[in-house]
Amino acid sequence: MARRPTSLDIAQLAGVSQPTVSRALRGVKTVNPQTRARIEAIARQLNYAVDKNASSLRSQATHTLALLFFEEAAEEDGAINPFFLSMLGSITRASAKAGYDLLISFQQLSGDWHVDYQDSHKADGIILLGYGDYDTYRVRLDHLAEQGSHVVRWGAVGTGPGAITVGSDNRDGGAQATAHLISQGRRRIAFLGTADSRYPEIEERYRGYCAALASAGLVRDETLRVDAITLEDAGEDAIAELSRRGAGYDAIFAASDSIAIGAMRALAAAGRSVPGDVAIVGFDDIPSASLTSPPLSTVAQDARQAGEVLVATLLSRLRGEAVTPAPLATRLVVRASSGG
Amino acid sequence: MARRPTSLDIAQLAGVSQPTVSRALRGVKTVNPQTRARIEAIARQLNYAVDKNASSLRSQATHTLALLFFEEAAEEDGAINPFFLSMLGSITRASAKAGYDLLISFQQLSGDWHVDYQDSHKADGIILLGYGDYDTYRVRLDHLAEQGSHVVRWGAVGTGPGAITVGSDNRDGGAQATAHLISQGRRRIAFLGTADSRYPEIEERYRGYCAALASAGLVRDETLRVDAITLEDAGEDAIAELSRRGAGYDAIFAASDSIAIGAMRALAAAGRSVPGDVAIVGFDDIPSASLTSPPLSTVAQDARQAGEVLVATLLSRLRGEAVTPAPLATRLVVRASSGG
DNA sequence: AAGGATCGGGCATACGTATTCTCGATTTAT
DNA sequence: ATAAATCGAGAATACGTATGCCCGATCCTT
Repeated sequence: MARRPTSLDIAQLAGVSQPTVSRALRGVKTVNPQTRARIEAIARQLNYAVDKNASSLRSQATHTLALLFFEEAAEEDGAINPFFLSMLGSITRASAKAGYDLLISFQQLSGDWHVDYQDSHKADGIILLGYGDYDTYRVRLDHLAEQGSHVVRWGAVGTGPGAITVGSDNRDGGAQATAHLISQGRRRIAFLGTADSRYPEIEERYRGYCAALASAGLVRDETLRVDAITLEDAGEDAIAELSRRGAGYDAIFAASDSIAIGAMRALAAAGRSVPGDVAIVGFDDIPSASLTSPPLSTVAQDARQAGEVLVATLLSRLRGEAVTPAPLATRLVVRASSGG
Repeated sequence: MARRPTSLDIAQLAGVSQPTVSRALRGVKTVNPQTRARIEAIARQLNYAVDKNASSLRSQATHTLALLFFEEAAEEDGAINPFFLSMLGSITRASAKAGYDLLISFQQLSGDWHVDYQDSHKADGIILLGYGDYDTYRVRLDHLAEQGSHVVRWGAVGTGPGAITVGSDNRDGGAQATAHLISQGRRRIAFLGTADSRYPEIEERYRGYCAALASAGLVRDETLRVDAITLEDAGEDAIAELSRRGAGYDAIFAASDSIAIGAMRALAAAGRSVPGDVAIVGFDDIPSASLTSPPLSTVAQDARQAGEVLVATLLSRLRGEAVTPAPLATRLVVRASSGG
């Protein structure tokens, strides 16, 4: 038998018709148990595997999900955001557990990913991962959500079409981090991130920061807020910007661990001690966070749970259920960088 | 137009037959340029996308590669090996650039991945990533290689079926690391890894270590070789084992950065300074390596190039070419952990 | 001017499975 | 014992594209 066996081959060997083989192997209950057993035995013996393409073509369902990482056009070689990377494992496993294959790709925000994956029947649903300029694709997302399209993204819950967004409780996380720094006796807490509405999750963390300051009776100082976006370099730049402004500060809440790591590097270079002169807390709890010196305190997002919820939400939508997942809880992880 | 448009719809609008649409869109040269232009215009306007399943079914080629991470059965939740993760980006991009989709999955060594992906026509070729007990699947790999099967793996070049293996020059890397430690004046250099033939790449690094010792005229001490496999815990255990043996050492060459990081943690806990008391060099140059304190010297493997060569090699095999890629060069990255 | 190339494109069909319809053979109900 | 319900499975077909075969028309060549 040189050729790959087909369901027809099995049918002939079993003395039944091809449709019966198809029904038997898929567990349709109108098949006589004995017949099914015979067919299954032959299939196993022949190492038969259902042809994915034929099956998908006929049933119009691919049993495949697409995981798309969005990246700013620039970083050609770029390291993928470590936090998203840590979701990869759980997304992969959750998909597999549900019987779905996972297609993975990096995309430009401008690309035609929807046509590319959904319309070409490569995947039944799409998971979007990636910070980035939200405004540029908000319109399309809204549109997709309206059509009940099979898309789920990681982002800021509550902004835009909620039904398709899964995310952490960023505001609470920002509040926890800031409250912690305050409890350590810090009063001049800088925020390294952005309040730009194009990055809603960061904006939420900033809101949490403001809320914590307010409930501690502290006055917010706008000169302590510095724009910084996701990359380590941004953290270094932010420290430079702060000293350019001549703003005094005794703590930093960074909107991501990457920013925090960059900031720590710049602080070290400037001869300022952590946490002695400056206490610092990050966000994400990427693997590297525990390796810095001193180890970085941070607001942990549960990457495993995140991946599972993303997949579960998408599968619900595929079944036509209209679930709206709740924001995921964050957890403050206190290490040495925040003093204490 | 509620329905997704098909090539037949386009054919009718363009006043041609369906096969002509197929040929036009695929760039077959027997189509009149004007006809092609007309068809392409209509296709674009209708947002037409070729149905992947129908296309694959008919042509018996999926234009998809499968990337399989092998893991020891245990680590259910486990973090993926950071070095493999860093290959992910370049593999993804290289596939995309060649017009291939990428399917990703985690597998048990025992699984029936070959049937699952190749025989079911999910993918045209398979990339295998993962250290692990090589012996358990060597037989199957040999078999696949003989059949000219479309599989490429990352591993130790030169062991087993060479045609399907891409890897670094592990021996040279091991020699570089060891020679560097010797040049720093160290004489009692421990090797944390394994010389077990089931892990050929580690074995090669050990061979390089031995070679460097020999050419420096140093006597190898078997009590300085400790088994340790890939995980940080293994690094900690290895340090404990060394002190249990009462073996004196002033340097460590660890077979991976993860092991090295674990070892550094254990050394710190034991109050031994790095690099003062013990110089240490790792292998891989994972992102965390530059963040440890002191920063970890290591033998860098070029993850980007690795991914590109893997994909290129696999595509060559798909075209029926019998290429045998050369081992990839490694590069010693000297940081603070090795003294100097 | 006629015969052979060349070009462009239509016809028919294959890829392998899933689904709808139908029907004979049993079994159950009356 | 006969009509009605149930069960198991076959026949036919659809899914949307790609490809082998073939043919009409235009173009050279001599």
